[in-house]
Formats: sequence, C-alpha cells, structure tokens
Amino acid sequence: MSKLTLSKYLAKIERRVPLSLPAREAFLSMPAEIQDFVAYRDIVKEGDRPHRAFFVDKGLVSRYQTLRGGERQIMSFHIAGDLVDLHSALVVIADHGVRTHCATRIVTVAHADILRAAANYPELGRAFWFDTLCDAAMFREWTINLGRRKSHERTAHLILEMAALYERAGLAENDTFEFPITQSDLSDALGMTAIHLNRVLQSLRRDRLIRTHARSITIENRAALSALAGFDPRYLHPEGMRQSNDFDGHSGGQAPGGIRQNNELDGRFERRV
Amino acid sequence: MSKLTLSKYLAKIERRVPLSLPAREAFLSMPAEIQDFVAYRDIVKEGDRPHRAFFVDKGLVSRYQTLRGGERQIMSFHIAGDLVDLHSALVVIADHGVRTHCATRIVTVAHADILRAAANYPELGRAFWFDTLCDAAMFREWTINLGRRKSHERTAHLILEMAALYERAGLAENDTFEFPITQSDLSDALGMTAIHLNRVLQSLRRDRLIRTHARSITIENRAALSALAGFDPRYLHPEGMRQSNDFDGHSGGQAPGGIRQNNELDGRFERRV
DNA sequence: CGAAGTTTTGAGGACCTTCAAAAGTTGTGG
DNA sequence: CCACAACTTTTGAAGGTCCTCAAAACTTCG
Repeated sequence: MSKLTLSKYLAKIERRVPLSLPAREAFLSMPAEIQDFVAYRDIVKEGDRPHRAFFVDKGLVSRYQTLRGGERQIMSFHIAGDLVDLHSALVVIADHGVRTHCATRIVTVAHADILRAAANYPELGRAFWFDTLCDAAMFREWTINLGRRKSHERTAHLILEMAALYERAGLAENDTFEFPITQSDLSDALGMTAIHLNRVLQSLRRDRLIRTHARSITIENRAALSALAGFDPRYLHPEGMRQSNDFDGHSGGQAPGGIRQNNELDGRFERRV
Repeated sequence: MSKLTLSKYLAKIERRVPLSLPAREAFLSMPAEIQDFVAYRDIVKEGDRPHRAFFVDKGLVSRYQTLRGGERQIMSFHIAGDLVDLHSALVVIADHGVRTHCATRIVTVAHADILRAAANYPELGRAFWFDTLCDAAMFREWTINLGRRKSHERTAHLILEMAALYERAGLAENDTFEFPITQSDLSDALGMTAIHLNRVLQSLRRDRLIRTHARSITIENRAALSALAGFDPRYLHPEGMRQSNDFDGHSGGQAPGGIRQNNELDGRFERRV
C-alpha cells in the first residue's frame, strides 16, 4: 500500500532525474501515510516542529507567512503531485505555515525516512536537493513579481505560472484549469487587496485575456496575457536537472565558459564613495 | 593553496553541521580558484550556463533578475564567507545574474567537484542541501517583505537582515557595518524607486533609528527599528540543522506531533463555491 | 429560506512614482 | 592641487496606483 501511494511521486521525480533500481526501491519502501483535510486547515502551523514531509495527492495547498497585523503573504501553491515541505526536513522550526484551500489528500513521510534514503542513495539526495532548488527558483520568481511588476502584470504572471503547473501535471484542458481559490486568498499571494484584485480581474476579462467560471480559469488569449506578464517559463527548469556525467569531460579546475577569466581588480580597493 | 582558500568556508559550514574527518578532507581538496572583480561586474550573467560555484572571500555581491523594461530586482545579497550559486550546480541555465557592488574576491569551485563530493559524502550533500534551504528561507522572507510590508517597514527589515548577516560573519562593530551599496541599488532590492527610498532613509535618520556615514550603516535604536520592521530573526535558523540522530527514537511512520491526525474529509468534495 | 461568505461597486485618500533639477560627492586629468 | 566630469543624493511638485472604508449584489450551504 505504501508503494502504491508513493509511486506517483516517484514518477514525478523521475521525469527530472532517472533513478537506479535500488534507489527507486528505497524511495518506494519509505513508510507513507494518507491524510485527508477539508478546506482551510493548517497542515503545518507557523512555529511548528514538523516531523513529516508531504506529497499532495489531490487538492491545493499554499505556503504562507503571517505578519503581526494579521496580513498574510502566500509564497507558493502546490497542486497534486507536488512535494511540499522538504524544506522542513532539515530545519527544526517551520518559519511558515502550509494550509489547504479545498478538500485535499496528502501523503506524509517521516523526515527521518527521507534523510535516511538520501544518505543511503546519493542520487535520491540529489533529487531532493534539486526539488528544493526548483522551489527556490519559484520563490525568486515570486520575489520579482511582487517587487517589480504592477498589479495587472503580476496577476497575469501568476495565472500563467499556475497554468503551467497544472498543464505539466496533466490537469489542464483547453487552456482551462480548476483553481479552487477565493479572490481574497489570491490577493494574499499577489500582495494586494482583494478589492483591487477584483478590479484587475474584471479588466483582464473585459480585455478577453482570461475567462473565469466558478473556480476555474480559462486563458483566452495566451499571447496577449504572456506579453502583459512578461512571462518567461524558463525558471520552471524545462531542461531538467544536470547529470553528473555532464561534467566528466572537464572537471578539475578547468576554465569555465561563462566566467570572466581575467583578473579585473585594478589595484584600488573597497570603493567607498 | 587550495586547502587554504577553502578552509574559511568549511568553518562556516561546520558552524551549522559538524563533518567527519574524511568529508572535511574531501571538501578541502576540491580544486579552487581565486578571482577578483571590480565593482559592478557580472560574475554570472542571466542566461549563462555556469560551471562553477562561488564563495565570497571579501566584498559584496547580489543576485538579481531583470525585466523587459530594464527594471531590476535584487533577490539576495551575499557577503564575505557566503556560498553563492550552489543553485546553478544542478540547473543548467541561470535564471538570474550575480554581480559585484564593490571590489570583490571570490573563490570558485567546479560544479563537477561539488557534485562529486556530495555523492561520495552524503553528509556533504546534506550540508549543501541545507545551504540551499537557508537561501530559500531568505527568498521567502524577501517575498513577504515585498508583498506585505510598507516602504518604511521594508527598509527597516532589510537593514536588520543585513546587520544580522554582517554580525554573524563577525564584520560588524558597535551596531555598525560597511554596506558598500548605492541608494539606487538598494532600492532595486526593496522594490521601490531610489527617490522614495531616499525619503524613507531620511525619515529613519530623523527618527534616530539609524545613522549613515559614507557607505556604512549604524543601527542607532535597534529596539525601535525591530519594532517598526516586525523583525523576527528566526528565519535565519539559529537552531541550525537537524541531525539525523534527532530522529532515531521515532522513525517509521509514528504519529508526528505537529500534524492533525484525524481524518477531516467530510464526504463532500472539491468545494466549488 | 436564512445565514455566511464571496464578489462587486463607489468614493476618498495615502503611498509611492514620475519628471525635473539642484546640491553634494568622488574620481580623473591637467 | 585644482578643475571638471560623472555619479549619487537630495529637493520639489504633480499624478497614478493602490488602499481603506462602506455597502450592495450575488452565491453557496445548512
């Protein structure tokens, strides 16, 4: 039963990194548990000391942080098939919460088992590390989104990002995907008020860039929406993870291509203007 | 010579994770190269395919991303002693650039050597993974900073974050640290215009929260500044990394403390409001 | 059908940006 | 050592984006 529940995530990992048979076996034999949540439950509370990592089996969860005043900022969404909270595998206290936005089924694995598998099979360790790197890339994209894009661009960008996530998971059809979230929660992801988001969405609909029915979003004009958002799907790492044998030609301190080689320090020091 | 250059970073890693002797040896024997840069040079350009990771030996670098219109968003700063760009070790194309803000000396190590060391010594792999997790935590903090804090709070928060970084590295004295950056670049980190940042800084000085001379910052009233920022240093992970033997009592699917155990799914499905 | 939550509308105002230019600082070259 | 160029910081004014407060219309669920 454990093997059944985890094989789905193994497939997801192996889309990026092919694993050896024993590593695959070690992954599948980690003891897993299924848990179901209704909407708006915390899977991890801020300040918790979680002992288990999660895979989302179906549903939608978000990672969030709360400020003193109660303002919430959502920092990522995770849909069916995603690993969540590997971050807490090595860190003792959670600096953020994770909660559901609809009825959600998750599969949990003890951190101890994850770490043991990573220690025994370096290729698994590398796969987990890579997952963390992908998360970090998403956080960076979120950062630039909040820091340097206006509300229309920002909203368009998040919609395209979520669309890409759902499409990759095979959960989108005809540019339409189920995104069971309220405008209020979406505004917490976009760093603006629900009222302003509402007006932004209205204008996106009016311009025939998107349509919304119930809690699903349809991208009506992807070219225009992408242009508005300045969307670049590169950060989702479509090229996948680098293999160790990518290197075997030129390891050992040889000159890299992308790095300036010359010594550019010109005598002066620590410019203090 | 290689061993000399890397021992500084080993010490930094071991402040979080004690390593075994052979792992330490493996880390130190990675071939390293020293490179010097003047201010405002790209170490990694956006779109590069870097083949080496960096440690900052002295100076200041930032990770940034540029939008179509030329707007720049800085996503992190790295000071002497920091590992930079482990992120690119596994990812083929850099989705962001890294550049210097003053004369900066870096030590580079081939990704191939990093990955080999991680594969041979799982504890090293875990240390690198942990470093990535710390970076990700910083990105999340940056996210909430940009998304949900006003310009005064945001500025105060970044100053405190940088102060903590410099203090931890032993590079601060009397609440003062050298931060060789222009207001224009700082505004790129804070997601606002240099003009507005200038007025914010003036008001922070007027209120006797900070002082600035040349390119150094003094925290004049830490309590008030922290209160303004809502600063919580927890995300810097002062408790350090979890050890594998933290688990040895309760691995194998036992009930975790921080997770709701009961099945909360109540029959209904995928709430579509 | 009523209660609760969500979306939508309206008006006023705060925060932050944009544009323009002056004042101050740093580095270069005569 | 001074003068000039380049850059950075500071000041001022006007305007747009986005927020706050308030309430109505709509949807979903018990």
